Amino acid sequence: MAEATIRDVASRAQVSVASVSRVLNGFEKVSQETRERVTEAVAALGYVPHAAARSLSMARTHSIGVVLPDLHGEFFSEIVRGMDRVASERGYLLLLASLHAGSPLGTSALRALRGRVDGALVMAPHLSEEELAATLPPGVPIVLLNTRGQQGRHPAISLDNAAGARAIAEHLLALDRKRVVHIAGPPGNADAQERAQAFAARVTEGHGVTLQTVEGDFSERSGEVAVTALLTSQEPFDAVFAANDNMAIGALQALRQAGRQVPEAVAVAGFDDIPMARHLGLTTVQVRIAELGEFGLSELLDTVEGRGMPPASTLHPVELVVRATTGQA
Amino acid sequence: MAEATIRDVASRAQVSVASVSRVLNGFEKVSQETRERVTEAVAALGYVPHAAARSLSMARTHSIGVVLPDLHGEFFSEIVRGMDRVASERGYLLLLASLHAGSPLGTSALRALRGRVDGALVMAPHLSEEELAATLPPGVPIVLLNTRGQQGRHPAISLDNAAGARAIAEHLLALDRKRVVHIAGPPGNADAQERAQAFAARVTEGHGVTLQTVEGDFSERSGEVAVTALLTSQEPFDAVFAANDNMAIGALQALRQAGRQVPEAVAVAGFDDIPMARHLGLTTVQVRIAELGEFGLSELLDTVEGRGMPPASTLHPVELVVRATTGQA
DNA sequence: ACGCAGTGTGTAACCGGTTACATGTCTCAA
DNA sequence: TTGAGACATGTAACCGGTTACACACTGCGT
Repeated sequence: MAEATIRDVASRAQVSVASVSRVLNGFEKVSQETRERVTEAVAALGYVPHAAARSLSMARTHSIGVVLPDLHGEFFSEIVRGMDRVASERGYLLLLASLHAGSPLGTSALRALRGRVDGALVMAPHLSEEELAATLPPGVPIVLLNTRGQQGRHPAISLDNAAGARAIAEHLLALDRKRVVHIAGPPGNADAQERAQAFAARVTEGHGVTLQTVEGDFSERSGEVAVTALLTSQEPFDAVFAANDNMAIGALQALRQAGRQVPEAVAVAGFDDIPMARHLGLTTVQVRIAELGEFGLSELLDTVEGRGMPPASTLHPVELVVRATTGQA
Repeated sequence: MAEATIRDVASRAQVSVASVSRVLNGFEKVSQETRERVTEAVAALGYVPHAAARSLSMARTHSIGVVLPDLHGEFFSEIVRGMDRVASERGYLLLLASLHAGSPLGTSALRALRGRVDGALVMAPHLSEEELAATLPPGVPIVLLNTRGQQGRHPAISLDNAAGARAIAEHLLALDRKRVVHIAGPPGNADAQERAQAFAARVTEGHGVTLQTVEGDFSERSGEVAVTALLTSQEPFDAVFAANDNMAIGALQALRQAGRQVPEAVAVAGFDDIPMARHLGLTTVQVRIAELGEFGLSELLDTVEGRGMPPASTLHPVELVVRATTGQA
């Protein structure tokens, strides 16, 4: 037996489909009698409305597309948790569309969002503006998260990477560190670029301070490798700022293995404040990731529901958190 | 200007909608000329097929519902990562439906999956069989993950909790621990129950071994609280097995604060092998969570695509990982 | 000449809802 | 008695695709 449709319900309740629809959607003008008959039939048949059909005729899906790069770990789960909170509060479901690096399939998958979602939250810090424009489905409201904006084509919400990196720079300068190393993130990544640039700008304002920047890829392993290379190069340094916590943790391991004291010989700082940072006493920049997700989705839903356009661009604040790896042991 | 429809494309290309549809779906019997005209029109209009309309007429959505409890952290991101891998490989999108504890909305949200997904992966270790039956949408293929099965109504894939707990028990017995504590998970949770039960069964086979079980809720905090209470109660113990790593980490903190040596005075073990466990040297049971997600989704897609029913029930293997908190310091 | 098979295309029904509009009934005032 | 107005209900068009079926055209064998 196939699934019951609204017409099955109508014929069992001896009313028209219009009446069934009205009862189901809580429309006022329905007699008590009709309401009861319909309710009974719905229960008896175990009827559940068909979402695709409803979407088609109402042009609303009550789903929001979430487009994310190949994320792992805390960052992913936190941002989704924030979005999920808002989504379930406001009656939406989240449709996940991961953007696997270099997958041509990913692009077409995105366009397939048309007719499936009422809007999309897009986080793609590794895409250029042109790639982005070519990838996004047309006619779907978009909010960009942490992604290069398209000069006002879509509202964008970004982390205040510059402020965070500057705060770390100032902190290290205040500690009187002179030979500073920055382990940067992948070159194509917008967050990584902003952090590196702001950090360099501020740190080189210090008197007699040298800065050396090496490249990583945001993985713990790459942080470890980078520091090991520096150690063997004999190049002296007394502070390391990694573009994210993962790499900072890798750096800590390399230093520990080499017997360098942290923070006495080398101060270490990261970015993100993942839970592990707290356990390891890592100085870092706290990013309220879940809040970023919440805020992004709220803004998007506001525009989807027509409650006015959000401002073109917002910076999400971050906060310096000083812990043992730069403070007292 | 509204979005282009297939009829707009048809009229611009001077062909019928049927031909457009055939071209778009790579149907063979189309003349070269028609194909070109349609391709041109599609490009010119920026046409993208409307997913809801397609779903409705084809009765396929190419989406899979993922129903998860209020998860945070690694467990969530890992399981989703595994599913996502399979999903994008096989051309599906994931629709996330979190089951917030005690939210009546959650239930109705689940039924709303009808017409939106081709099947659902359901993980709800806190629901009873009856609750589950009342919550699931009818007529949608389901695979249960780590959830009390409904005696064969749906295929189920579960962690081999019993094997993991037994392995920990044997390990502790081999270390000659005599006064063992188990910090259990929430009482309504199926995983927690299985772990507690199997652990108790095996550990009490040891000669002259006592077991004390206290209750936690899977949070780090609750592990800390439990151990602190035990310490102040003066009750002696030389081993702690927490039902998950989070609680084990809390336990470690409480022990460290009290100055108890780990593993000399008290051996500590957890369950899950979250990344932090490796960093802290926590002995635990490794669960390949991403694999669980991959496997679950593969099985589900097989049944959705009619490649035969998976076995009614599968146990996902786990593995003991011995580290510093029970081994040599 | 005819029938027949094969090929490409178009027409229209259908998927399962929503909803504008028409219809029917009832009440009450003129 | 009649007509207006309020109200509940039903009919059918519509959302945007897919596809069964009908049709027209071609080239072939007899």
